[in-house]
Order: sequence, then C-alpha cells, then structure tokens
Amino acid sequence: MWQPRQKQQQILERGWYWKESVPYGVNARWIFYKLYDYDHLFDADKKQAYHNLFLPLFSKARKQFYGNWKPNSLVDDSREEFLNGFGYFNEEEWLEIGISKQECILDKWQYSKYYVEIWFEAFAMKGQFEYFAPNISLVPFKGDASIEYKWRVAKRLEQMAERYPGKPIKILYFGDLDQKGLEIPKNALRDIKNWCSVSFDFIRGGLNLGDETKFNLGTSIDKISSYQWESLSHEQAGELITSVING
DNA sequence: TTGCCGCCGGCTGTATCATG
DNA sequence: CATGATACAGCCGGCGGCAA
Repeated sequence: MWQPRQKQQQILERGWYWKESVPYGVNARWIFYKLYDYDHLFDADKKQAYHNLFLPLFSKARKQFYGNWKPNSLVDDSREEFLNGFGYFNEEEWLEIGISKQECILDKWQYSKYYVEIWFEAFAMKGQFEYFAPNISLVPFKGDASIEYKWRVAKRLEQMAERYPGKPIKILYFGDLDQKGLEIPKNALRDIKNWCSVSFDFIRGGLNLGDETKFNLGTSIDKISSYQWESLSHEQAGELITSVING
C-alpha cells in the first residue's frame, strides 16, 4: 500500500478540495493552477513543478486508489470512444424506452435574436462551458484546427444561415492569453471565412489583454507573461462567460 | 536497505510559424 | 525549402539519490 509523504499528502488533500469545489469534472491542469497560484504548495519553477512533481503524484494517487482518489477522479474530455452494435432488446423495450419516454425537444434558436456558438481553446474545460452556457453549441479547439474541422465549421454556419434566415450569427471565442492562443483562432478564421459564404460576428470574449490583471491571474506553466484559461477560478470563468453571452 | 521521489526524456496526431 | 519548436492533454519509463 503506497503511503505518500507528509508534503504529498497535503498536496493531494488540497487537490481533492479543489476538485470537489465545482459541480463539473475538471482536468489535472486546472487543479494544478489552483494548487500553485492560490495555495502556493510548490516551491519549484512552475513548469518543473507541473511535470515533475504534480503530474506523477496525482497519477500515482489515482492508480493506487489513495484516499478517495480513483482513476476517474479527473476527467479527460479529449479522448472519446465510438461504441456500436447496441439497440433495444425487443419490440416491447423499444415501445417502452424508445418511444414513450422520448422527449419532444423543440428548437430554441428559432425564437432567439442571434444564432450563437462558443468556440474555445482549452478543450478539456468542456464541462465548465456546458455548465455556464447550457443550450449553446460548444466547438472545442485542440491547438490548431484540422483542415476538415475548419471545413465542417464553415459548412455548418452556412446551414445555420439557411435554417434561420436573417438571423445574425455570433461566434464567442474563449482561449489562452499567449502568442499561440491568439494565433489559433486567427489561423482557423482565415480558412473558415474563405470557405463560408455567409458572414458572422467573431467576438473574442477572453482571455483578452487586461484580463490577467482584472482577474489577478497567475502565469502559465510553460511561459511567464502567458495566461491560461485554467487559471481562472470557477467564479471568474462563470462571470466572464455569462457576461460575454449577455453582452 | 528498500522504495519513494525528483528529474529528464519520449510518445500519441495535426497543424502553423520561426529559423536556418 | 527543410527542419525544429510549439499548441492541445496527458501517459510511460529509466536513472540516481535520499529518506523512512
């Protein structure tokens, strides 16, 4: 039975506290920023602390089932399996579950002023956007978008323009405040605008210049003077997302 | 003395940009 | 024009030293 040392125990305990502090699943990176920036539990350089101290420790805790930690205590939204071959066991189950319990979902966009999509860079924070922006389509960016993905986005926006004639399209973008974080949407927009016959508003909701001081953010793991979406607290992220949606 | 810890590097796959 | 670095989110393994 693995027994972490005093310091490690303290870090794991605080990690569990942060994990439990929000109503959605979080990734390792999010917890690390809380432990480093808020709790100051690491003396080492940020990048070193993340790769050499934090990740191995929390990997071990989950694999060894230390305390309440389990392999699924942290979420990975970036990998997905595709299950096939399932269905109803028989006609009776189909009538019971397939038909009678089916909800009739009506389109909400037809009544709204705009068609809105949220594009965001910090892919693993999907749960957070689902929580603060229910009923809005979420379009994750994992680093630079692939060519096919950009084409898919462009064609979808055309379809939306056709489905909701005259309704303006608004894209709200959220991502890191660093060089790459600014390039990712710029690169994607270049192709998407080329391939999309309809126009749309693109609004970078954050992180924008000034947000780092407004929210008193700690710096990125990888680069000083860079700021990551995961540095935002639950409340700050909620405030930022909802204010952009309502604005 | 054993095993935990810190440190370092590499791997997955697609894309863009800086450098030489 | 070719190569390397970086972005995304982690997981895995080896080595050497120190602590329980």
